[in-house]
Amino acid sequence: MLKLKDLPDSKVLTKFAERYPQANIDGVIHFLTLLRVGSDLSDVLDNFLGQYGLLQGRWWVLILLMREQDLTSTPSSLAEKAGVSRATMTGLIDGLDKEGLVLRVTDATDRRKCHIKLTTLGQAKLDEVMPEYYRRVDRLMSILSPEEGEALTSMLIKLQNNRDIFK
Amino acid sequence: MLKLKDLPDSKVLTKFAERYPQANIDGVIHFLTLLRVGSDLSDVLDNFLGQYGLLQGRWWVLILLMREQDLTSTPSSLAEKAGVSRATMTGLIDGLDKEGLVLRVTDATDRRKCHIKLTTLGQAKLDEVMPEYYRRVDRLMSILSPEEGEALTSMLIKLQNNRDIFK
DNA sequence: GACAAATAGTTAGCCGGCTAACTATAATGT
DNA sequence: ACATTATAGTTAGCCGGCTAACTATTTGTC
Repeated sequence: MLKLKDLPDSKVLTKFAERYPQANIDGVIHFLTLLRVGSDLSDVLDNFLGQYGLLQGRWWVLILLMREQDLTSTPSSLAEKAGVSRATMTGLIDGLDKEGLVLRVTDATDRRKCHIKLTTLGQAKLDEVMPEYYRRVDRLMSILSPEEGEALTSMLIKLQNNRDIFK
Repeated sequence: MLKLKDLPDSKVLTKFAERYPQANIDGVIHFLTLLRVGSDLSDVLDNFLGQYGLLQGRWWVLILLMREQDLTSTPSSLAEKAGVSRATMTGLIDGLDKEGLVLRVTDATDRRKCHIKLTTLGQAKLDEVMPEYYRRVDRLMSILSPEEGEALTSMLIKLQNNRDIFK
């Protein structure tokens, strides 16, 4: 992905504007900035999680399991909620299972299914990561006022809901 | 990455808030929304570029080359500007070279270096993609007023500049 | 002027996504 | 009740990032 500092300057923009006069320069800058910042923050998060032997995918599975009443879910439900393919989820669960953070139990009545359960070790891992995660997110986001934060999310949701227009 | 609709609801938040009382819930929601929307829009862009046989990496190289006065740059400069490793840039250039969209020329005076030049075919590819790209970005971003767009980018830049705090 | 250090690019191999194809099991419809 | 279809999970193999190690060349220093 592009780097922020390499967003087009005015000289370059003029060149592009001559060749592609239809361009809405401001829109492009806002768009690219969003992609860039999102990608960079995602990297920062991965970097943080990496210190605990996790990456976003695995970490998210643990969180989704902790959200469940009985700390249990199924691979396909987890995949759907985490926004990854079922194949990817198989791999994530494999890794978590091997490290003892989750447990695989085959369903008694429907032998196609299995249940994934957060182990005490998995819960302990979350307890290790989450407080520091919340602390850092708080530090990061505190650069914005509460009103700004609300406005940011509201605009992002608008774009999210509008993204089919791009297709 | 998580799906927007699976951002924690209030019941889940309460559970997490009890276990991790230090959490700033609003900040977390704004943070996760940003990651989610950025990732989704990036997917949408890749999908669009894919229709032209490009992906973000390759497409960005072509644009960076077009920005240059003589349509020429070096792999390491391109890597730096595109925000990928030099190794990755080698692969991107390989692909573009094979398709005739760029040209590799070794430097006459410093035989370590080489120069990458946008070919007329490469320029033609950009001419094919860019107008439609601009049109779609315009459609997407027009959901925000100009003032909102400015505000969005300004907040994103704040976060970007503040991200070291996460480390 | 020779050797150490720096620089440019590439190669090799890892990793986490993906799709498509496969196995096993359950549900459905005639 | 049996064939078809649907569902759950896994496997195989691709792809584009990455880091680390390597080659070749140039620069700098004693």
